[in-house]
Amino acid sequence: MSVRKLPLPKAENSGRDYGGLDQMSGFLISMAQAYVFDLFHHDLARHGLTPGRISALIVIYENPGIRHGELADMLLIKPAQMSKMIKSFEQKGWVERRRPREDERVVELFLTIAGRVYVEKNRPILTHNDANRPSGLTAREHQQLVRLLRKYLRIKNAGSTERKKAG
Amino acid sequence: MSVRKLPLPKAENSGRDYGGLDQMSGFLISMAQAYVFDLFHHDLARHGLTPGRISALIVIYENPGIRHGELADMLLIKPAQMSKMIKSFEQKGWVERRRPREDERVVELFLTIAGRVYVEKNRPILTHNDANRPSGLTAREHQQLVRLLRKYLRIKNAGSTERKKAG
DNA sequence: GTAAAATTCTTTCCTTGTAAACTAAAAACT
DNA sequence: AGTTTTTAGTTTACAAGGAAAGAATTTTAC
Repeated sequence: MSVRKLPLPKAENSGRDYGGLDQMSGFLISMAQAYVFDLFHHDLARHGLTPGRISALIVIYENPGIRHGELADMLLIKPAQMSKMIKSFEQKGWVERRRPREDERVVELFLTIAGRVYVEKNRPILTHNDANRPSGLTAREHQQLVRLLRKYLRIKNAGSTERKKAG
Repeated sequence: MSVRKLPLPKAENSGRDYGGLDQMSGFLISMAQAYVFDLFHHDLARHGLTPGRISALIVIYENPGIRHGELADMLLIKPAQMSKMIKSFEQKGWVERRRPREDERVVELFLTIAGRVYVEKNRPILTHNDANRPSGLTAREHQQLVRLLRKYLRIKNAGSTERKKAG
């Protein structure tokens, strides 16, 4: 039951002037992120779920054995923050670290059974929140936005998996 | 001299799989924000300049007398954070608070001379950073992205000011 | 006119996130 | 081989941001 009392982004407000900020992609991206984050939290904070954490778990789920640094790079999270996050995942019993013998600097990450169960339970919540987030866009424009952001970030079509929504 | 050692977003990395995250607008927006923020900081942190702070100052510049809460709403910043930011602006001597007599709960914000000078000096840096940020998009696609984000956020065309870049 | 409710901003406490220094291991150099 | 350099991750110390409670003022309800 997604209680949703948060208003839509009320950016335009009251005849106030953004003074050109509203033509800068960086500013708009920040605003969009703040909006997405607020809404996610408003709906899902009580699950103890945050976008960053569930995203990291999903990527480990999909890429067992991924290295600490690879994961940080993929999610644009700093190594320091990644360390803390992984530590908390270990304490929750969701993630296991392994130091491969051939290079003991490296940390490889794996989900435990409990971790996989957690992801399978919560991934749909993330998907649902994303798919049902109100915005000023039509479905078609939303698809276009996704395409542009992927290109902006140079995310390749992964060659591999066409993944269906877990709704 | 924009030293720029930060790599482009290296999202695709190494045959790893985002597991569907890379089709979610919320995830992509977060990633884009992290990228923009990193780059801004990499180029401009030494100026003591952050996107949030200069944005707030620009909006006060353009809207003298704007209320504390209005500003927070426009920038999707929480009032608590706004209070702290304004306090630091006051200490820098850039912003003045006024409590109008007709409603003494309200705080109206004005830039001092020093504040206006600071904005005039630094706004071009922000503009330049935004305009020259590398991305995977063509100029045309970039414009399209801006248009979609504005619509996403329901930012109206302000009716009023067509503003030229301060480059 | 007084009490309750709402509004606006601030303060306090806590979580998240960053940078810089640090540890450990592997690679490169001589 | 032994020393330096690089790489990978962690720790620490700090800054940014949010939620919740608090303070001051205005509005609403009786």
